[in-house]
Amino acid sequence: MRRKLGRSRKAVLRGAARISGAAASASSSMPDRPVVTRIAPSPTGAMHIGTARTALFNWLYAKHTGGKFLLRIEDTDRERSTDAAVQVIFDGLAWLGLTPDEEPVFQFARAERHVLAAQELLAKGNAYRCYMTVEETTAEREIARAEGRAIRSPWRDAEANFNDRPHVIRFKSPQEGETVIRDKVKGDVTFQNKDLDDLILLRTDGTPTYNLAVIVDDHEMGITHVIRGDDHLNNAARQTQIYEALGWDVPVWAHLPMINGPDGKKLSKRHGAQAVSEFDEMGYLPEAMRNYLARLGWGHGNDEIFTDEQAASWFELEDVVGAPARLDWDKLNHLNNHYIRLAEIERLAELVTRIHQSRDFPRHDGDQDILVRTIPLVRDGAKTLLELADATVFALKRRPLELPEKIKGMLTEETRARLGRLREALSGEPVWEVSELEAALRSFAESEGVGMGKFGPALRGVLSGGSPAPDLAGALVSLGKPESLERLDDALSQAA
RNA sequence: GGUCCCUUCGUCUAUCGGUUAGGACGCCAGGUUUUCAACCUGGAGAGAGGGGUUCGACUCCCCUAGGGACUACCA
Repeated sequence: MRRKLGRSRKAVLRGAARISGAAASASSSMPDRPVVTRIAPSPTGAMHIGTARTALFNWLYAKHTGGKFLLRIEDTDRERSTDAAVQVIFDGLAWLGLTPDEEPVFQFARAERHVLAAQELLAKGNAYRCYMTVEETTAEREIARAEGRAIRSPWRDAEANFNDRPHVIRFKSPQEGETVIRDKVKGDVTFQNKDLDDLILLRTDGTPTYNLAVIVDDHEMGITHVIRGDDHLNNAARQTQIYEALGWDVPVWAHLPMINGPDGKKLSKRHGAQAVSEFDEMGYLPEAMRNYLARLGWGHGNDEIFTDEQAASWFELEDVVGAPARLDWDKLNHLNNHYIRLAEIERLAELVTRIHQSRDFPRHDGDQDILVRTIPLVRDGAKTLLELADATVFALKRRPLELPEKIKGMLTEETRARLGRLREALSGEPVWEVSELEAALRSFAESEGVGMGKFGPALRGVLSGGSPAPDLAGALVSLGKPESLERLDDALSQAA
């Protein structure tokens, strides 16, 4: 049955939380105990940005409630799981600053536990051996689809046990009635039990499937709140039935909508980035990512920029938006620029140095000092660390600079003479700081009886060699007095 | 096909039945200016459509349309 949840959903959900009276707003069969959340990625490649946001929300909620945030690696797919991909997950979380509160759990290592649970279900009559071959299953699936119903196994009520014949173990799901999942984001979602098929718990080779493994692991890890992508919303119903068959408490559900590309389509490579490592490479700061991702699908009134502490103190699952969101590069850039302005200069200098190194930009002694002097003067315009790095290139260059034709063209006789007089004026400048130099440049222009436009562009070109540079006084400060005067001398001594 | 989810400015969102429907990013105009940004001021810009319920609906209910997920011996 289709049900539309308007924005009053929040009111409804909050009301429920109030009634239950639990501080952590638990309102399910979970007994009151400290909140434990988790992120459970499968190590099969890059770490998707959607996974990062799911991790963020889990982390925020754990912080909000004073609970724990755990990590479980879902590596039961032996074909696709790799150690490298596990490392990618560790690195991604570390970069984002979302540190799990305990050592990671590896799902594959727990296969025995999963099998035990399946056997328990079998013993209780809540599961059965199904001897359908893959071909038979495929055929049944086609028929079921054509008839618009869930697939059924003829072995469901056969109670057969031919131990020597290959078979899977399927869950014997209830056929009557309905299963409702009380979701913190989506509201109550009702499924008719007849629409739910008997999912496979143990494969023919005896290994557990995902749907069994998550339940057992979440239960044994003490997970109280399952906060994950809404691509699992349908699974939640069948998982709920298994929890109940096992006699375990059903966790609080919160199914998060997806993050799409700017065009509303599934995020893919052509949108610019998918993996968290790519955002790192493109020069985004982790704190900017956290703020941006938090704001994507969650809101707290009109607050746009906030600290992790604020986000954690405000974060309620009820405030998560139910609709999918689109990635907006402009807004991300804006936030990144904001956090670049807030960052420690030394940290930015290090990050910029790393970028220069990765681009094989020649390195020299004293670069660190130059960066520390330059970054404060150019950071305001930088949307990414890559742009910040670009903005420091002019200061890091070594003399004599090679001047582009365009700049050489500016050096007319008149301008050269004027720059010569400027050089003398500057050399007598006792205080080499922005405000003093601005005043000096202004009074020089006045003494020349011209506007800054008459020599500003040429001066900039001579100082920067054609690379982007900050305002003139800033450029002079970045370079320092000796270097500034020498670059001027270089240019003026070149043949006209 | 079946089940389920989603739908407020271009985008992210606020609005717990009564608001001139608010903010942010972006956009446009103006200002500042030695470049590019940044910055300042102002502006345009939204309840998918149709029915109900109600004194009153963006908000509750139903239908339609359009997006999406799931429908694996993947996770």
